[in-house]
Amino acid sequence: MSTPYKPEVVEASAQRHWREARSFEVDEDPDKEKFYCLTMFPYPSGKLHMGHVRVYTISDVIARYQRMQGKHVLQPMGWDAFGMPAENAAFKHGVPPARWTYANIGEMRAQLDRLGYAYDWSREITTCRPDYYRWEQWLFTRMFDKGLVYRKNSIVNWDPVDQTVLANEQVIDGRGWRSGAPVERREIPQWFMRITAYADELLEELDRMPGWPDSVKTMQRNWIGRSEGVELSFDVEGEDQPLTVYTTRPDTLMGVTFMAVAAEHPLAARAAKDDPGIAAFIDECLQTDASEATLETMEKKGMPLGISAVHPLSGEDVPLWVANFVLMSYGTGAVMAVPGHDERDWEFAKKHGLPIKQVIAPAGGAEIDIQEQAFVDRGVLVNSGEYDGLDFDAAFDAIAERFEETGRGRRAVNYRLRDWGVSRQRYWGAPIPIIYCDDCGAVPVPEEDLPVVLPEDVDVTGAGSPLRDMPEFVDVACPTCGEDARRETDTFDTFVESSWYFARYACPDADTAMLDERAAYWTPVDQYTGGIEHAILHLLYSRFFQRVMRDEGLTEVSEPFARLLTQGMVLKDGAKMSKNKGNVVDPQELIGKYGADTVRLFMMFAAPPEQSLEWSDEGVQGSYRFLKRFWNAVADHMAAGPVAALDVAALNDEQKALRRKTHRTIRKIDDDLGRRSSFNTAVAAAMELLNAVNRMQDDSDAGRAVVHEALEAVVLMLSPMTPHICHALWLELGHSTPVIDRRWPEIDASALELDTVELVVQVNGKLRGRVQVPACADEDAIGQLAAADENVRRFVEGNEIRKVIVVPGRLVNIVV
RNA sequence: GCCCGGGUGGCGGAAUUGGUAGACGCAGCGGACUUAAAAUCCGCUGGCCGAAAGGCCGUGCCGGUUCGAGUCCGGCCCUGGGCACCA
Repeated sequence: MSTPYKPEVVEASAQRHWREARSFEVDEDPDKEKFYCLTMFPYPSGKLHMGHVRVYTISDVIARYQRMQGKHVLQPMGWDAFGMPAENAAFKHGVPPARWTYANIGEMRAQLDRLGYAYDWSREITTCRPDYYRWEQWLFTRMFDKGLVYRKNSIVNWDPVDQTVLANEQVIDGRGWRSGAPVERREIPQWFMRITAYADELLEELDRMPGWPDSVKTMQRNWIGRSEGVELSFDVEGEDQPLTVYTTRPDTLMGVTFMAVAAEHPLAARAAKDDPGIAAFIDECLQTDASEATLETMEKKGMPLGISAVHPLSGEDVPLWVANFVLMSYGTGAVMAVPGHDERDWEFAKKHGLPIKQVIAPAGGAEIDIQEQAFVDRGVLVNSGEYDGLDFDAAFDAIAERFEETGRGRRAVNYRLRDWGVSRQRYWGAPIPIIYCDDCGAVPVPEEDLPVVLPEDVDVTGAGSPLRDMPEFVDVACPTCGEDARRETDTFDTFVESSWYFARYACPDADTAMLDERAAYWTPVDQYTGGIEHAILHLLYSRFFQRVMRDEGLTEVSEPFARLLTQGMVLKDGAKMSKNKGNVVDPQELIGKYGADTVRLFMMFAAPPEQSLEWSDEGVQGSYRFLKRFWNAVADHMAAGPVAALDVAALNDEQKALRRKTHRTIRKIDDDLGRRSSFNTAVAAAMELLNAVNRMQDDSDAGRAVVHEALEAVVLMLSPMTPHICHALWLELGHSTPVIDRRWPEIDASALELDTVELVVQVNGKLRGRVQVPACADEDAIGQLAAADENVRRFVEGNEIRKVIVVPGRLVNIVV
C-alpha cells in the first residue's frame, strides 16, 4: 500500500535538498549559455499577497524550464525597500521606517522560501542599504558633471494645513488625505534627470525589440510622443519678448482667433497684478491637484487677459487668454487656438463667444459647417491668402520656411515626454548627494565622501522630513570652498533604485564600482516579468538608466530587458484584492492547507499570464485533487512491480496511441512554456495525458512500459510548475538523479506518425460530416471521399459543386 | 479627457497563421463504493427542436469582407490598467 500525498512532508524534503545542494547558486561560467530570469522585485510590505505569488510563480516556471533546456540560469531576488508605506507605518506605530522595513523583509523572505522558488539568495539586494544606494548617488554626481541633471522649479501638491507635499495618491477628490484641506499646486525647486536627451533613442529602439509585447511598445511610443511641428513667435503688445508657441498644425495658422497661456505663465502673472479678477482666476486654477487626469477632465475655463498678440501673417489682433487646460510643463506653456480645426479650441470658443474661422476644407470637396463642428482632418487650405489650395505638407513647408526666413520661427521636434523629476520631500529614500553653498551654489558630494548615509534612527511626525531638523545631517562644509554649507534634505524618487537593480544582481557585492565584469556576463535580462501597471514609468526609466550606465562605460548593453512578460492582476469577485474591499485571500493559509505546489499549480492553470486571474477556492481544490491523482497514479504504477524496458517495435494500437499522446504532449508543452508563455494550456495538456494514462487498463509488459514513459514525461514537464511533488515522484519512479538536475524530455518523432487522419467535411462552410483519409491522400481523392459521406450527400445532391477547398490535415469545404 | 488591454456555456478558460467553437478544470446532475457521510471512481452536461439520425441558433451590440469570421475591417456599448509624487 502506498503512502498518501502529504504536501508538507514532500515540500520540506525537496526544499531541504535544494538548500543543501545549493541548487540555485550560480557563478559566471563562460562555457555555459546563460539565462537571466528576473521578476520585478517587491516592496517589503510585510506580507506576501496573491499578486506576488502569481508573478513569482510565472518567473520560477520559466527559470526552471530554461534550466531543463541546459541553460545556466540566474534568478535573483531583492527588496525595493524605500517608499511611503514605511513612513506611514512609522507615523502610525512609532517605529522607525528602517526597523519596520527590515522586519518585513525577514518575514517575506521566509514566505517566498516556503513557495519553493529557485532563487540565488547569495545575490539578495536591499535598496535601503548604503552599499546599494551609494552607487546611484555616485551616478547622479557623474550625471551632474555631464549636464544630465539640473534643478528647476516644478509643481507639487501642497497641503496647506499639514504644511507638507502630498503624493498624487494622497490627494482624495482634491483634498489632503489626512487634513481634508483642499490641495494647492505649488512650485518648488527640484532636481531633474534629462531623460529627454535620450528620447529619440528610446523611441527608435522600440522597433527592434521583438521580445516585448506590442501593447507596451505602443504605450511607450505614445508616452514619448514625438511630434514634428513648428515653433512660431507672436509679438505681444507692450512686451519686449514675443510669445512663442509650438504647433503641429501650422497649416491652420490663418485660423487662429485667440491664444491661451497657462495659469503659471509670466504673462498671466503680470496681467494679474493690475486685475484682481484675473488674480482670483489664477488662484482658482491653482486650487487643484497636479495630476494630468484631473486637468484633462475638469471643466475648461479661461479669462481674457486684456492684452493682444499680433498675428504674424495677417497683422490682426489676437486676444490673449489664460486657461486652465494649458499645461506649463508641456511645450512653452502657451498655445495658439484654432477653433475651426481643433475640438477643444472649438468648445472653448463656443462657450466664450470667440470667432470660429474655417481655413481648411475637406480634400474631397465635401461641404462642412464649421459652426456646427470642428473639422480636424487634414485638407486643403482656404481663406489663407497666398497659401490657398495647398495641402497639409505643402502648407507646412511653405509656412515653416517663411518663419525660418524671417527668423520668427523654426521647425521643431517636440516630445510629450518630460524630464524626470527625482526630488521627493520625504525621509525614507536615498539622500540626493548635493550640498548647497552660498558662494559655490549646488555642489555634488565628492566620490570619496559617498555614500551620503540616511540616518536610520529617527522620529517620523508626518509633517515634512525629519532630516530638516537634524543639524548633524544638514550642516556640512562646502566641498569646494570649505565654508559652512547645507546638505540637500530631499531624497530620490524610489523609481531611481528600481531603474538599475537588475544590473546590480550580477555583482551585488562590488564595492569599488557600480558594476563590474560579472555584469557583462549576465546582462541583459533574458526574461523580465512583472505587472502591466509598470508598462511605462518603471520600464522607461530603466531603459534610460541602462543607457546612462552604458555612456558611463559601465556596460555595453543598451536595452536592459530582452523579453518582457506583463502579467495581469489577481481578482476576487471581479475586483482587485485589497484590504479596503475585504476580499484578500492569504497565501500563507492556503499553503498551510494544500501546500505550495497546489497554490503554484492553480496560479498557472486558472488564467493566461497576461490576463487578470479570478480567484476561486473551488479551483484551488481542483488543483489539489489533480496532484493527489498524480501522486496515486505513480504510486499505483510502481506498486505493481518492476517495469520492463520499452520495445517500440512490439506495441499494439492502443499502446501506440498512448505513446503518440505522450510525445505530442511533450511537443505541445515545450512550445507552451518555451515560446508561448502559455502556462494554463501547458497544465491542461499534462492533465489530459495523465487522464489518458489512468484510462489505460493494460498490465502487459508493453502496456506498463508505455505508461512508465508517459508518467516520467508528466513528472519532468510539471516539475517547473510543481517542483516539490515532482522531486518526490521522480525518486519514486526509480531515479537517483534528482529531477532538478534533469533535462527536458526528448521527442521521439517516429511516435508522432499517423497512418490516417480525420478530416472535417463542410458544405458551404457548415459542418456536415467527418471522413478518415490516408495521411498521404491527394486533394482529388480527399474530395471524393468527402463527397461520398452519407450526410454530406444530402446537402450536395441536386446542387452543382462550384469549388472544393482542402485544408491539409484539417478540413474539406464543398461549395455548391 | 488621452493612451493600452479585455468581453466566448452556470463559472475560470481553450480554439497558436481566417479553417471542427466550448480542450482542461470548477460547479451541477445521475451512478458505483459505504451502515452512513467524507474521500475516491465512472457517466452526462451551450440553448432550442427531434424517438433517433440529424437540424436550427449561438463567441458584448450593429454592419462589412470571405467558400469559411471568436479570429480581419468600420461604428458603438461595457469593463480593467496607465496618465509622470502608490509601487
